[in-house]
Amino acid sequence: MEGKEISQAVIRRLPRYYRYLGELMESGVERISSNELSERMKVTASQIRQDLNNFGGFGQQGYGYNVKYLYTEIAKILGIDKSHNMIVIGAGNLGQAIANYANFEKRGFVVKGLFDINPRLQGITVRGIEVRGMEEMEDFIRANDIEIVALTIPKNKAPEVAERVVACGVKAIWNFAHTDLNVPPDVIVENVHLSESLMRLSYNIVKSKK
Amino acid sequence: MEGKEISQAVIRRLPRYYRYLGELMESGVERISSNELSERMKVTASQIRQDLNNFGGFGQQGYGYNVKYLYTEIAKILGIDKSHNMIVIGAGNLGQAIANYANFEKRGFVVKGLFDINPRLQGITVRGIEVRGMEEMEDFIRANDIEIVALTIPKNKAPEVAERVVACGVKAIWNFAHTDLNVPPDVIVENVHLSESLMRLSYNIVKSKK
DNA sequence: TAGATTGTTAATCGATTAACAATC
DNA sequence: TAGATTGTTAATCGATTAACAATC
Repeated sequence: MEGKEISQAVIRRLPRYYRYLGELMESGVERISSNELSERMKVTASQIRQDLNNFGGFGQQGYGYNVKYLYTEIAKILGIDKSHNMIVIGAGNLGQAIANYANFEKRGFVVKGLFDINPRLQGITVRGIEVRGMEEMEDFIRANDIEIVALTIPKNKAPEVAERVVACGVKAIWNFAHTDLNVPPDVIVENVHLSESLMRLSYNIVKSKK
Repeated sequence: MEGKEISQAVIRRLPRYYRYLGELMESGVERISSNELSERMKVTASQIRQDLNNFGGFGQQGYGYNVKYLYTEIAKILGIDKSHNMIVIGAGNLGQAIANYANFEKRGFVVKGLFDINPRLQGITVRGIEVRGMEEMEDFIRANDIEIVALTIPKNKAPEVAERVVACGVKAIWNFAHTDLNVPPDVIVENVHLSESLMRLSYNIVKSKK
């Protein structure tokens, strides 16, 4: 099933390394030391080296890391060297925003379909993707090799829809509903709870005033 | 300035406690033990008690916690017992989605204004909020006692706009741009990096296939 | 070769869990 | 009072940082 377990703390940092390396590439930097990267990213050089060495030795003593090589390797680790088919359920503003992110497609996330229960939204087109009714969902998932389902629907509908997509064999849910989903252990849920994020911000505001 | 420092790990969990307590209240539960809550939330009872005791003793031996009381107290800790004025910069789908969340207003986050550089969006109305041009931003922030600025704009514009709002005295930024913002130490930035979230999902998909 | 910087082991720090005395 | 469950201290676990030998 897997090798040695990598902590989620490390995983959480990987996309950020990836982003910085991408920016370095764009500005034409060819190599970088853990020390210089640590200054830019405001983390310790030790942490960078430890994190990367979870996946293998990407650097070279006396030289540092080759930016382009490391960028490519992290992409592989993150699985973004391959494309992932996705649908978005809930075609409200948030659903449309996600379907819209050209960015995602650049990184290999391809939004194949958009679904909504609201008949008034059905038929409209977002980035060339037609909004479909919920009754078409199961067939569409099977026919289009859908790997990821983004849920941008109200929390009360989310558990039921999650169950439906899981029953269809989907193993990854990107959950924007303000609720936790109960799924079998082999199904991955990545939560984006915007209201929780805002509350953390609020906490830090109040704290700073004290 | 502040009392003993509370770790961000604890802060990250507080909104989730709050959500569960809200649901318990809705289903008419009056009291709950750390043990029962731990089963529902799938965390240890020890962690719940430790977390809460960072802020004071909210429970009672032999009884547990009063749901409504604890809910209210956590609201106070999170600073959501008071209202916070907010503007959203970037009136694209994501910006509109955030302005739309009736939810936020219920929790005391009041979207007072919506701004965009695109003249075609200026004048349209989202939830009764007119989209304004960027040149009006500074005056609006000062006139409306704005505490939080949500940035739903492309990453290349974000640093410049962040600087402008900070220069206006704003101390809290809810950043959706795919970049880190450099702000003075007294300014709080809460990042929502959707693409990073999606990459973590992708990593976990790839890992589970191994 | 000498200098630089990694990969990796060891030390430290912090967070989580366990245990239990206090007490409602 | 007896039972339940907290608040809190102590033990464990894991993550971060420091140090340095290996090596390019």
